Amino acid sequence: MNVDTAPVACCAPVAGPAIKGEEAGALAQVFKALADPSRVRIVNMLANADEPVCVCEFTPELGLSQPTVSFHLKKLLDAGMLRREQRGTWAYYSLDPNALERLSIVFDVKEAAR
Amino acid sequence: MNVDTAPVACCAPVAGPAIKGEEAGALAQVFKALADPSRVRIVNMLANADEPVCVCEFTPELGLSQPTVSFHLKKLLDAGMLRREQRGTWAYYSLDPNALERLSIVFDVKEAAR
DNA sequence: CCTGCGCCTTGACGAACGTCGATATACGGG
DNA sequence: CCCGTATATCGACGTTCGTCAAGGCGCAGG
Repeated sequence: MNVDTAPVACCAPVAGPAIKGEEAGALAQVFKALADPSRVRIVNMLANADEPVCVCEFTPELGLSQPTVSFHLKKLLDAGMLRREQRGTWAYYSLDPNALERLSIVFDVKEAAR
Repeated sequence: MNVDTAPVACCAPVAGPAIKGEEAGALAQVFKALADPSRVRIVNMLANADEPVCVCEFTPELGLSQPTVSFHLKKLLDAGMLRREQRGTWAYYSLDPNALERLSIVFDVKEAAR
């Protein structure tokens, strides 16, 4: 665990202050919501649709059981990527328009722009 | 498993052709590479640095053992997010500039632009 | 040539994930 | 009021992931 052994020149400090302390965990959870083929397909289906999509549409398309689809939708909903809308008996899901913008802060240096 | 029971009006077919058959798996693997706080911090450190960073810089910053850091770097490297450069004894990593662009195709309707 | 250091790989273990079947809750129709 | 349907939740199983300790390869210095 003693890793600070750098007697010779190796690398200069990049930026230093390590601004992403605990924010990395919250951001990783958003990426974790997309780390599944079924959930990627859900997000892509919603990106191509200009109207909210109900659950009964995902089930045959993904080839999964209904509880599993609900599980994936909840994962994406808790991550803040989806919006849920109840129309009578059916539940309609749509994509959050700010989802992509929230993820791109990892690649750019805009962590102060939050 | 008989899920095609939709006698009443529920939802119209969204787009239909389901263009994301197996591409969703490859794309999910890229997101899976980012689904970890340590790897998010690695990518963010590389995004803020304008020069490649060597492994000995990540180890004290992340507070992880050196094998674990190598494990995370390999994950990001296999996903195509990082570039590796060997300078003598030390290994330097840098961020692939096309990484973000590759991920945004999920949210937009540009799957035909591949 | 031998020694020391940096990095990668392997093996192993606990934790979390994805999937399904069964069950619970809420809504609409007869 | 009762029943069928649509969705969400719970319990359980097998698989994958993150982490470290131990070992292997390659490069620089004496």
